Amino acid sequence: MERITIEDVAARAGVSPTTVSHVFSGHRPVRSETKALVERVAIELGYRPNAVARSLRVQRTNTAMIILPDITNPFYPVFARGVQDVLRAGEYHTLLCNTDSREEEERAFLDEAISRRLDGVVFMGYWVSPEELLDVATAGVAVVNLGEGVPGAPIDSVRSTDEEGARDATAFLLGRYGSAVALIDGTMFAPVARARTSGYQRALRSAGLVPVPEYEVSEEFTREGGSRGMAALLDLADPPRAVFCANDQIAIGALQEAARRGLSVPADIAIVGFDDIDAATMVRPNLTTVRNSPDALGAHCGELLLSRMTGEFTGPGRDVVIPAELVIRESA
Amino acid sequence: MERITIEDVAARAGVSPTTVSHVFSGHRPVRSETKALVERVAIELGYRPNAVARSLRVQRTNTAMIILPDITNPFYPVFARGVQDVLRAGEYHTLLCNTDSREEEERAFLDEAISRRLDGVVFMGYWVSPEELLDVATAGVAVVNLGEGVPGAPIDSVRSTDEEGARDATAFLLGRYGSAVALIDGTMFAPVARARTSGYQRALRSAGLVPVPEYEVSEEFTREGGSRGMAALLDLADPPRAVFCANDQIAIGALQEAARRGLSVPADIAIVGFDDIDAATMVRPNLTTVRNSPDALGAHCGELLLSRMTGEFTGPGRDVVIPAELVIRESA
DNA sequence: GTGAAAGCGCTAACAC
DNA sequence: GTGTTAGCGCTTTCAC
Repeated sequence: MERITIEDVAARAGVSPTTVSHVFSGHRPVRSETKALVERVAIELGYRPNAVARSLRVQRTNTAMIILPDITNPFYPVFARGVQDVLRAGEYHTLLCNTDSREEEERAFLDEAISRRLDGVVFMGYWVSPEELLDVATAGVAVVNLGEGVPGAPIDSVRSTDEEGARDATAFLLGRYGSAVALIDGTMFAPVARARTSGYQRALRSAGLVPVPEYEVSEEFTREGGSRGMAALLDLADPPRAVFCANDQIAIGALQEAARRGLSVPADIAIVGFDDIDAATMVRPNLTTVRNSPDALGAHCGELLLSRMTGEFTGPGRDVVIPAELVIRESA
Repeated sequence: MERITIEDVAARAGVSPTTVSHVFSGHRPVRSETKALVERVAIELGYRPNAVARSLRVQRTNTAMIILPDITNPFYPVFARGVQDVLRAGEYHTLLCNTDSREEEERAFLDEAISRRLDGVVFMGYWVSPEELLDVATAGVAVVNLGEGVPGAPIDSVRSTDEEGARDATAFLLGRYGSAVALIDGTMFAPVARARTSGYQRALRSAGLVPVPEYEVSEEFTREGGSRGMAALLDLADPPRAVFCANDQIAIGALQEAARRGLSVPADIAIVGFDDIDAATMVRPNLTTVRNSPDALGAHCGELLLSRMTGEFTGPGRDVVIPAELVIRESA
């Protein structure tokens, strides 16, 4: 594994390193014969430009990082592809990082983004505070947060109408199945979980009801979390007639737990999810859920990030909100 | 956005850059008061080590790349997490890259890995030839291929018993539903598709049958591909009694197409998938499929890559094969 | 149209 | 236990 540098190519082609550099960058005209010669020599020698050296020199990496809580939740891969598509069009490379919802990992990746001098990061996390994100931005990394805005910081945000979506779903359940509507939420460390809880409670209050603690269980945003949550609810002396789940993974787990107990959905217990992942239409009964658009969210994150990374935009944080709407299917 | 370097810290702490460097790396002892002072100053100044400069100097990036065909196929995120887990334990960072099964993207990412001087890459592709992978290895990037081995190259490989799994699934279908067993495969550019086709044909031949072209359709490895494939098969003058699908996404699409036509599975048409993704037990009927272990495959890829990146192993390619076995559920 | 030379921020001989 | 110094491979100003 020889290491061929621009100097080797220059020497062999009988030109200066400067010229070789310009042949590759196109930053200034080079006589066409010289250019052809350099290109031939480069191939002959197996020259591969060193992006590390280049990044050090130009102080840019042309790379962005996407930090996500759970790559195995089908919502996120679609989201990631959305941002990746727009970033690629802007000649940026994208690194996808998975925190598994762990606090240390969230910090580690953010740190990584800073020390690698990445140009930007799209972040979704449960633990890191807005101030910490501000540190990242201050270090010169463009940042867009998938979630709440960061007041007073040059950080863009993109989110769905989580609270409203949760409220609508709950109101729908209340209207159709009466007042015994419970909630299975994800970890309450997640801002998105708090938003959905708040929407749920708001719907209850609007209907003149008082949220009862036993009807609000908090689990992981996974199928297993959903099963556990449903089990807890069903074991109550007075189990609910319907349950709103903070995401589809949870809802599917809940569905399975109901089936395991021989309960029919929605006849015995109604279930609504959130996200509308592919699997929502694969399970039986099909999931009534709140449509969240991972691709649209991703595309917006990409646009906002791109405009900051290129320097085209340098103002205060912009906030994009995408409507999430109830999709009624079979499970409620 | 000031740019604080190791020199700034050194100057302010009244020591040499060398000492600052060693405070952070621990590569040589530093008097404890000096150390404390340097650390304090670093924080005061907001110093962030520049990993780009470091990488250029030490000729290592401590980073590996995973290149995958379709991040929205649930099989791959699980696989990726498997490799990531072992790499993280080895202090390596992992970039996840999605080619969307596109030829240019496969090449672009591989190229990227070389020019960024990444330490290693775990690759799964449809288009890139073994020789091209060899180029990557020659450029000094450790590589492990998720799929076939690369004869004579210092490239490790990890794969499932795709051919045997396909053969077993087909044989099972043949035994239970008679000779009219069809195949819906993914793009034939994918080596894995060819292996599964060959297993399917081998089972047919073992049963004294001759594969008929009309019963072999090739689509994408997606739900849509599965629906289209199933539609084509069902539109045949003489439709099959059972179909083996090259992955679960295809099988689920096929299942849905059958449902759309009012056909009952497996009573009217039996379906078997491959992979055993989560969704296999979410659909109705539950999918009979061939279990492929994304986490085990991932872990092995991680181990092999790690041993090469650290230099602990430098021999010829090692090939790991993981058994894939039939799981009988309801769809066949 | 082309080249010389400085320097991006860091590490690691080598010296003391 | 600490410092001097020479690069890692590239881009870009300045000069011709």
